[in-house]
Amino acid sequence: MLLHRDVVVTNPKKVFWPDEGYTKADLVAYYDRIAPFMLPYLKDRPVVLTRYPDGIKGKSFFQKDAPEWVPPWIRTERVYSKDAGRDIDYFIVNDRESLRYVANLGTIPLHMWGSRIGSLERPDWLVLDLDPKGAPFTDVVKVAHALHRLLEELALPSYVKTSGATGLHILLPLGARYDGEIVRTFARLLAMLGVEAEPDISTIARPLRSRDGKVYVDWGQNGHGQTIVAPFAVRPLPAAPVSCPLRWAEVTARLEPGRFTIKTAPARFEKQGDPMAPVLGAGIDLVAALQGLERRLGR
DNA sequence: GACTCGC
DNA sequence: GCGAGTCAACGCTAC
DNA sequence: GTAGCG
Ligand SMILES: [Mn+2]
Ligand SMILES: [Mn+2]
Repeated sequence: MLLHRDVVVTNPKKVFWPDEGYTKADLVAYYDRIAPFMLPYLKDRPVVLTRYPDGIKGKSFFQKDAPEWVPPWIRTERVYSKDAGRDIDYFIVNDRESLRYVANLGTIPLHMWGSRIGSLERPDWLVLDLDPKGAPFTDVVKVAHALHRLLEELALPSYVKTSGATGLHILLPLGARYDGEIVRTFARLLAMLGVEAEPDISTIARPLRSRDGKVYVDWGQNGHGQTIVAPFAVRPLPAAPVSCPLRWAEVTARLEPGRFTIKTAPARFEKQGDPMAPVLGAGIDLVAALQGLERRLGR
C-alpha cells in the first residue's frame, strides 16, 4: 500500500458548532474514534462529501469528484456519469487516515452509494427513508413499525438507524445479489404497502407541499449513483447529531434521535456494538419475498 | 479548505 | 510571502 | 425538456 502520512488537522480550534463550541478538531476526533464501526460500511463505496469549511453556519457544497491534488495514498475510483457526460473520480474511504483526511476538508456528513466498486449495478441493501415533513416523530415510529411488521411477516431481516436529522432509515441486506433496477421496483412496492398500512400519516407523494404533516416513505434512494447518509455520519445541525444504528426494540414513541451526537455515540457503540452490522452480510431471497407478497395479496 | 496566480 | 480569486453535484420522477 | 426533490 502507498505510504500514509498521518493527517494533521488544519485549523483545529476553528469553531464548527458555535452554540456548543465544538471545533474542527472535535469533528475529526469523532470520526477517528468511530472509524472501527463506520469503515465497514464505507468500504469500497463511492462517497459524496458535504463540506462545511466554515462550520455549520457557513456556506456548504457537495463534492463527488476528488481533485487532482489529493495525496497519492487517497484511493479514488473513476465512474462515468451519464448525466454529467464525464468521469468522476470518487473518493473511496477504506481506512482511518482517509476518513481523517476527508473530515479535515471540512466534511460533516458523508453520503455513500449502496453498491461497491466491482458490483456497482448490484446494491448491498435496499433502503426506505422515512422522512417526516411536519409530522411528529411518533408518526415516523408508527410507519417504521408498520413496515417492520410487514417485513417480519415476509421473514425478511431489516435494520434501522436514525438519519441523524428527523427521520429513520430502514435497510434490508441484499449482498449484491440483484440488479439495482429490480431492487428499485421492490422498494417502491414495499413503500406502497407501508403507506397502505398507515394511510393517514404517510405518503409516497414527492412534492413537498403535498406531503405536509405526513411521513414521506422515500424509496427513491435505491438506484445507480443514489446515496444515503452513512451510518455514524455527522449532521450539520445544533448539538452535532449522528446517524445512529438502533435495535428495533429502541424504536418506540420515547425514542429521541437527538440524543445521539458526536459526544455520546462513541461510548454507546464501544459498549454495545453495532446492531446494524449484519446488513453487510448475506442478502435476502428477493424471489421468495415476492412469492410471500403474492400469498399475502391472495388473502 | 486548498490550490493557483499576480505582484 | 501575501491577498484575491476560484472551485467544489448528479440521478430520477412526474409533469 | 425540465422543475422539484433528495
Ligand atoms: Mn431523509
Ligand atoms: Mn474558506
